[in-house]
Amino acid sequence: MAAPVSVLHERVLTWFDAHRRVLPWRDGRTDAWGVLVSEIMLQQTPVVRVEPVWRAWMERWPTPAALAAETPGEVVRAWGRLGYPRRALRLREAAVAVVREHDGRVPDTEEALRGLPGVGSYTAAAVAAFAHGRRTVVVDTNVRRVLARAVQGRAHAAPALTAADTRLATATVPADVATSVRWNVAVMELGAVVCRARGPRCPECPLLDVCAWVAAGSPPDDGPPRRGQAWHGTDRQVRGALVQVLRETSRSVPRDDLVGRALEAAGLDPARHREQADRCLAGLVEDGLVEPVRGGRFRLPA
DNA sequence: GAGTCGTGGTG
DNA sequence: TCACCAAGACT
Repeated sequence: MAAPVSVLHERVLTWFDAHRRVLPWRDGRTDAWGVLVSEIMLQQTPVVRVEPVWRAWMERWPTPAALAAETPGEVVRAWGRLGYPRRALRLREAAVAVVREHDGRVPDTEEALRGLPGVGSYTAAAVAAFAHGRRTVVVDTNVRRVLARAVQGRAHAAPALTAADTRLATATVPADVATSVRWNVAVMELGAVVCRARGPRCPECPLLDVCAWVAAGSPPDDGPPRRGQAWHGTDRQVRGALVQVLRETSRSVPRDDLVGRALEAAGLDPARHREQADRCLAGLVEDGLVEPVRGGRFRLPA
């Protein structure tokens, strides 16, 4: 790599001390439960949308035991429009597991954390580091992008996490425990605020003069075209619309009303998408996001 | 490993 | 405008 790792550390850590955002789950008073909740909510969802929901969530369910005692439906409703509502179900299941298997306390090892529903390699490393001060290798999309640019000289990281990404990230984590924790949060922050996917703010970057991508003239992406996520008319749109209808009422809804209102909200032709909507509804029931009740009606699960 | 799973902001 | 993207996990 172009610059010694120690230079990366010094530059990024100094930058972080001066430019870190103030976030409620990082205020030093938030316990491991609050950190876990934030990490689950932040999976594929921007900070600005998570913040208000996290605050309300922590006020309502300040402990794993509190959430574990709640119904799935209420949890999905409180999840609001953060997206991927199965995360809400898994967070509740994780709370149940914490109560039953960990004496109500969020585990402090990556292995135990990984055993919780909805907690993968990233979230386990993040919670172990940020909530428990452990030395872990945190590899999220921000870390991968910063390293791809600064070290590898590429415009973008690979579409998905690769073994090479993990190897590179591992090699850059400081040996000292306390420093490793700061590095992990700092490099993520740099990726989120400065080394952004679109419109990177290179003039503000502490790595500007050591960045391999900048040194190469900031070449555009050389890889295959990045395929966007289709949306209009997809199952995801229909599923989202179905759940949203149920989120807005505390009562059960007849199938025809539910499907009709969802397709209308989605701007989809009822005749053309009826079959798809029925299939999506069955999938939602399968996933535990929707509960059928007598009389061909549906509601969020009690 | 490739697909699937929400939602809304934005360059 | 509209394709792209956001602190991924799971199958």
